[in-house]
Amino acid sequence: MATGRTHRPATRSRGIPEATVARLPLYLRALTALSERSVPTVSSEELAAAAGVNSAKLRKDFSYLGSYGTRGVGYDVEYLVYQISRELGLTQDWPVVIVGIGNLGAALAGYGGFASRGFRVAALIDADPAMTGKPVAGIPVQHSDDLEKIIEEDGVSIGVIATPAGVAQQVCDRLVAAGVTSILNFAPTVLSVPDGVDVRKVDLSIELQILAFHEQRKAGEESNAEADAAVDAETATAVAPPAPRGATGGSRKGPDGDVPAVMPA
Amino acid sequence: MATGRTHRPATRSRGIPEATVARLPLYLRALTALSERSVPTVSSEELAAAAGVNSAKLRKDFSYLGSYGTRGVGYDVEYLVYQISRELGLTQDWPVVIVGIGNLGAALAGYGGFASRGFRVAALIDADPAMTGKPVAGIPVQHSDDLEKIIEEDGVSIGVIATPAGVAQQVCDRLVAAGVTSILNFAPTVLSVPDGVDVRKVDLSIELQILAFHEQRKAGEESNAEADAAVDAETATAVAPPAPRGATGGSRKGPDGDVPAVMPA
DNA sequence: ATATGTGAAGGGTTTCACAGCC
DNA sequence: GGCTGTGAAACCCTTCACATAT
Repeated sequence: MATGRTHRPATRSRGIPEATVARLPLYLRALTALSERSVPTVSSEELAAAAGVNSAKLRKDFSYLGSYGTRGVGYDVEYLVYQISRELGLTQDWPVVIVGIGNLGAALAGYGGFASRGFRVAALIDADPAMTGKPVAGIPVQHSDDLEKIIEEDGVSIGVIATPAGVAQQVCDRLVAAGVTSILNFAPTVLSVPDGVDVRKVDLSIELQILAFHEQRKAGEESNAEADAAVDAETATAVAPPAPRGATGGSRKGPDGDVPAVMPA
Repeated sequence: MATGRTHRPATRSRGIPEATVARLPLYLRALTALSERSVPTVSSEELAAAAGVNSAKLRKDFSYLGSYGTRGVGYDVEYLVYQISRELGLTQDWPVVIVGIGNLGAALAGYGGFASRGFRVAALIDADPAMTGKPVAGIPVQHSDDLEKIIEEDGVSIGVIATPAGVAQQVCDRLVAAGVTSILNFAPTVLSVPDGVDVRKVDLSIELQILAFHEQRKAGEESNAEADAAVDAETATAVAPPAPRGATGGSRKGPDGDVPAVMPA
């Protein structure tokens, strides 16, 4: 609710489908593991198993990058590692700033996966003056007053927001104004950014809620096949079902079963 | 690499498309904010803007749940909050265990979004005896020896893995054996689980790599339209391009441009 | 003999555009 | 007049199955 405009223009970049891009890091990780074990070549079948996808999908994914395999043999591990790294832009290393050094920010700062593959934590930034100068994961925290200066001096184009939701948008605005064009957002807010800025969102509670949805379905099916509102009749805590505005009574409400019997005042 | 079998059977549950399920939490969050501001009704247009999606998509999503809107008026906020909560299974509250109480685990334990909406942190579990008994976010850490007991006693069906990658699979196996059927995995590993167990994965470095991909494309386009390998010619650090196995020379390698000039020994 | 690379088929998701209802 | 609910079109992604190359 600040800069306006929408987010994530579904870039489609050059030819490579977004779904494929999202899997390249998976392949890269599996390949790196093979590389460390000095495995020279790998088939689509083996690599797919290691990455947790099916082999046809993997081959199609690789076909967007070019013909990097050898028929009858498979893929050369080192060569593929290099090609995928290059495609993902990991042959250069990206300076990243992390804003908001609470537990989550500290976890991110210390996360090995950052430093190891193409990313370098250029700065940790926090608004709390008590944090300033304190080293976290070996890097001294800087005060958010200096945010713009840090970003410009280090040429940072990727920012990670790990602040409370309340300040995420304004942090985002400052990052963008200072030149950041990619943002990884851990705050549970929808960020609005200008066109040309990418936002990816990691939301812990959303993931859990999706799990809860499936979990509920499992629970419903194992006892009796159709028992939708049964669960909240049993544990009659939490949310009470409010009536719809003009509840005139006639219209279909809900796919099966109507509004539960318990009603608010 | 323990239990075998694949993961995530793409459940499709009952009628509601997976893509819709994944957005319900977004809508719920936006609706909750409106509810707190005592906004009585909202149009698909407004709500879509708040959730960061387009309005046609939102209406189609809601149509899978039933006809909960009023034509010419919009949606009743309270009523929708209830319906979506129920659909997601958040009218009951789910006990969750978090395994691995490092910085990330601690961040998760203290994350407000857990407690507030349908989830309750039933236990924090860590393998380090030095952690046992220490309160994190007000909850005493328990030792992983008691993992099975904790899960069975509290009837926990959702587990969060925030351990190092090396032990994630064995933690997963123990969780599943003890009765957990949904897992949120923060460790950078592909978990294998039996059918019927859902795994969702949150991977920080993957998200960053996807951003890097798009970032690289932006950088390439702003100066000259076609300059793919230009970036790593400039910063000639990191990965050197290995030659493909049987480099016989004739075949097409890569969509445009060939292997960069710099070669290893 | 074996495993890649890819048209074609199939399924899912998004968007359009408008009928239907308030 | 305004906004929802939804068939139909368009698009994207996955899977199949086999021609193709080593």
